[in-house]
Amino acid sequence: MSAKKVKVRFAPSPTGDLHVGNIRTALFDWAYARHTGGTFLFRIEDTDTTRVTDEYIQAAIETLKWLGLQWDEGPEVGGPNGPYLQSQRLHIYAEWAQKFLDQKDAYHCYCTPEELEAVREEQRKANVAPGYNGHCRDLTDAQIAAYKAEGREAVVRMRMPEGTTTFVDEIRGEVTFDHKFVPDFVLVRADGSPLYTLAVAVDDVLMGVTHVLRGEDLLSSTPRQIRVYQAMGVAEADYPVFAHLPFVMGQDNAKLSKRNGEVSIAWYREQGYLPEAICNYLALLGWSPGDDRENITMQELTELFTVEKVHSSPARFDMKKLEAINGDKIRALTIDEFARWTIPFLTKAKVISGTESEIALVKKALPLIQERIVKLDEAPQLLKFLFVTEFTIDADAVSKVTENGAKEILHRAEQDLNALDTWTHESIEATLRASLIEEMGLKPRIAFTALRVATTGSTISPPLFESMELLGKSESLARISKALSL
RNA sequence: GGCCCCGUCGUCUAGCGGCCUAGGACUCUGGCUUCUCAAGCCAGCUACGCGGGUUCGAAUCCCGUCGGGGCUACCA
Repeated sequence: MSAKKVKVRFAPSPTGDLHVGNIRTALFDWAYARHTGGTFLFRIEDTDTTRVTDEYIQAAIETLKWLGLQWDEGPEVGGPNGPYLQSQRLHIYAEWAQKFLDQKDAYHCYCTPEELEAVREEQRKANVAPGYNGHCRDLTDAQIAAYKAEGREAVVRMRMPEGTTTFVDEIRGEVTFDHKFVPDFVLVRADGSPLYTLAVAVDDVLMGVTHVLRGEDLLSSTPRQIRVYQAMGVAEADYPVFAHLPFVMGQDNAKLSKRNGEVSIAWYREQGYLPEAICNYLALLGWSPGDDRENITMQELTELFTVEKVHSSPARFDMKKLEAINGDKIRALTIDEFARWTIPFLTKAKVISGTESEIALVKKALPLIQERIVKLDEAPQLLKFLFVTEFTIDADAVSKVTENGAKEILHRAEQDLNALDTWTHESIEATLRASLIEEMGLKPRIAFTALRVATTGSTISPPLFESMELLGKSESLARISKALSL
């Protein structure tokens, strides 16, 4: 296996928006492929047509792109092993199923869902391992004819021989399953469509996948997958390497779900999380570089990522830490990058319409908020005072410009600022400190709060003097004047 | 119930028999700084699930136990 070029696949079944757990898996798949200089293959497992929709498939593709997890083989980019949508590969699975039937590795099963359910019920009551009881394993021709005459539809079931399956999971070590607990499983539905167990195994072999890194929920399906490899005639040395990733769990209780914590990546995107922050945070869930490093770039991740460093125990998702990392990533952006990320949020919030002059002003203001926001969607609230045409003061802040001597402060500020020739934050600050703090003897906190509210409309704003500079002299004075009239 | 996986601060983790009176990060608390909010800096709180072994010595190895999770579909 060491000689073979690594090929890792991410193969989600888009029955909904990709969630945090899916993405973490995709990230590890991608990182491992990049780390080894191998191929990252993206495949859509849409064999369950009742649950997978085209929209979700499209959304999955978009999400991966947005995160920067570029694939080498898969939808849109193609590749030598396509198509990469299982729904377009149905004939392949049908051929293999037929081959298994011919080889007697598989057989037709005529049991109805009701009959199977009844069997399981019995087994539960009897406290024995539930599973298919092998009823149709060795049907005679006469029995088959009789079932057909009844009009029964058959599924194709794989025969599990007695014995055990042992494989080495790169994360968990050697794992053994006794076939007593791996009953004969269905490969093809009565309507002729393949099941996951058949499709994954066939595709992984045909597509030359060397490493299967996936969620640990699939751990116990591995013996079935291996059984299909055997039926396909694949040599044991050519089985892919398995590594089952631990779960990502929800904030409070167990499983990540819509109920607790938002799981859809689309939601994080709307909130203003950077893809790099999401990837950085997710990389730390179930993996660590081994030292104290926590702020990791995508580049570093590909350099450092190894399966050996992946944990076997599940991790809980912590929004607070994600926010902290997002804040770090925002602060690390250049102003142009920051602007590129932020402008869509400002236009969406209708703070700006996107004109050149607006964007020029945004770029001047961005340094003021870069270290005070954690998510991009906080930007509109902090910057809107620079763009509003009808300026108003927040209702809960009005008292700051009307009470406790605010009038005198504003009056004095208006007077002195009006006399100012050069309008820079340095000159504004010097003037205001001289008059309000030194001469009037006010506490900076008191004096500047009144001005802050008068000019920005809020008790929370970017730094005052810089804000006034960007606002301009006439607008600043107009707002002070307006506040004085309240 | 059965099979399988997992178990270090509240959370993510470092640790792979002595460097551990258990380190880092997030959160939280207090302080410094300060024009608000942040950022930054300093300090503090809190953990090896439990019980047995093995060993001169265990968070690290073994057994048991308890707890959590997954699977047990004509889902993936």
